[in-house]
Amino acid sequence: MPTTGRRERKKAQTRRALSEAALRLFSEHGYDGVTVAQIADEADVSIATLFAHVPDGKEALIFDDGAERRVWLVAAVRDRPSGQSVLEALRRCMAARGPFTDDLSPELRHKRDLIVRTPALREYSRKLWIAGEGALAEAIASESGRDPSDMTVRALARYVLEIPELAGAEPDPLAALNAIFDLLEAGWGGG
Amino acid sequence: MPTTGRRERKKAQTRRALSEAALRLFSEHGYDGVTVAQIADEADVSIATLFAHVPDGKEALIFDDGAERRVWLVAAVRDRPSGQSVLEALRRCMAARGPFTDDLSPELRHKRDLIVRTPALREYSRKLWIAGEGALAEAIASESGRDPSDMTVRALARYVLEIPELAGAEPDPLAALNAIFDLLEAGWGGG
DNA sequence: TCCAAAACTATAATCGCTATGGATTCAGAT
DNA sequence: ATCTGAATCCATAGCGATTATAGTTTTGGA
Repeated sequence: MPTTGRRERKKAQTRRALSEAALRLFSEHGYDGVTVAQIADEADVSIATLFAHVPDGKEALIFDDGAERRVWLVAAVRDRPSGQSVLEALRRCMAARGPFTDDLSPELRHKRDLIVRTPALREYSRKLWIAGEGALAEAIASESGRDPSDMTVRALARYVLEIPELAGAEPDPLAALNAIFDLLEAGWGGG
Repeated sequence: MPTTGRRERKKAQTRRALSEAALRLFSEHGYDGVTVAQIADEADVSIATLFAHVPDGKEALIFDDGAERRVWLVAAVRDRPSGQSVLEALRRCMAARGPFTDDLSPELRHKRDLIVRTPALREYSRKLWIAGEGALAEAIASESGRDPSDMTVRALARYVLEIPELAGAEPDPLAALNAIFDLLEAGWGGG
């Protein structure tokens, strides 16, 4: 039974305290206006403990490990309705999640804005998405009868995973997302 | 007369001494095995001077400011032979330069390998490419009668500029580059 | 020749992050 | 209930990149 010890509960609790302290302080003073020492203080742990919980460093404090995103994407591709194209499945999946839907709690909206307007956080968010490139490429390859090392497949996966960073800062992110998927589907053309 | 003082000559000389010292030491001990203090010593300047010459930090030491790249790309798009498509012009431009051509001096080849195998340097190289996104988007928009803020144009510019990082590490970079340009031109399709 | 800008310097400080070594707490076996 | 090993936590010290400060030297031009 993996998830039922007091130990794991406390661990998750500390991790959440760190996340919340970081988000609160970042929102109040800006990302660069907060030191990891302040965050550790606010969460009432030592700096060493902070880094034990968040080995990827300061930027990772307000993110999870990105495993969920990877699972969604691969599942969206593999379990899509029959007859639906891979790109269509990915388009719907991304449109529903991430920075593209508008029915978010005010806190999440606020967090998204913080990420979009803070370069270090934007870059780390991109890194998390791109960490799923291999998995997504495998899923796409498997569904389209190509080799996962096929550069076309890898490039498509990469380009899809870059969409959040590319479209996230637009005035109408959803319209931007659709424009980019249209481009990936039909290409730029010979003009 | 912009470029003819002893001052500017000495400045360029110091900058090159830093570049060469950094490249030599990185090659010998690896990027993480070298401190900026060692590089400053090797170039016989103080640490403060090093950062005065290279405000972007350690990774920027072995790169120029990327202005050249931007000029090539924009020129390639704007001055292309009549009848040639924008993407074809970009394909040829990138294939001829950067990590894609094979007639390089051994030093440049060695430098390229160092960059490809060092994450921090790879990321900074990408950053330099992407810094040209705005300029490239404007050129593409101008040549295709679209608006420079059109998301399709911006996405295309971004995707083209990501090709070096995406294809640079492949066994056959040139083939990879062509595969990606084919994808951008024709799209993935509805399959 | 003289002056202001530019380049350089040493020094000290900040900040993110890691290493060490020891104390505490927990899970599971006896 | 107790023992034991692992996990967690902590204080401390330290490293490396980067910035700030303040003073010195060099250079270009009036």
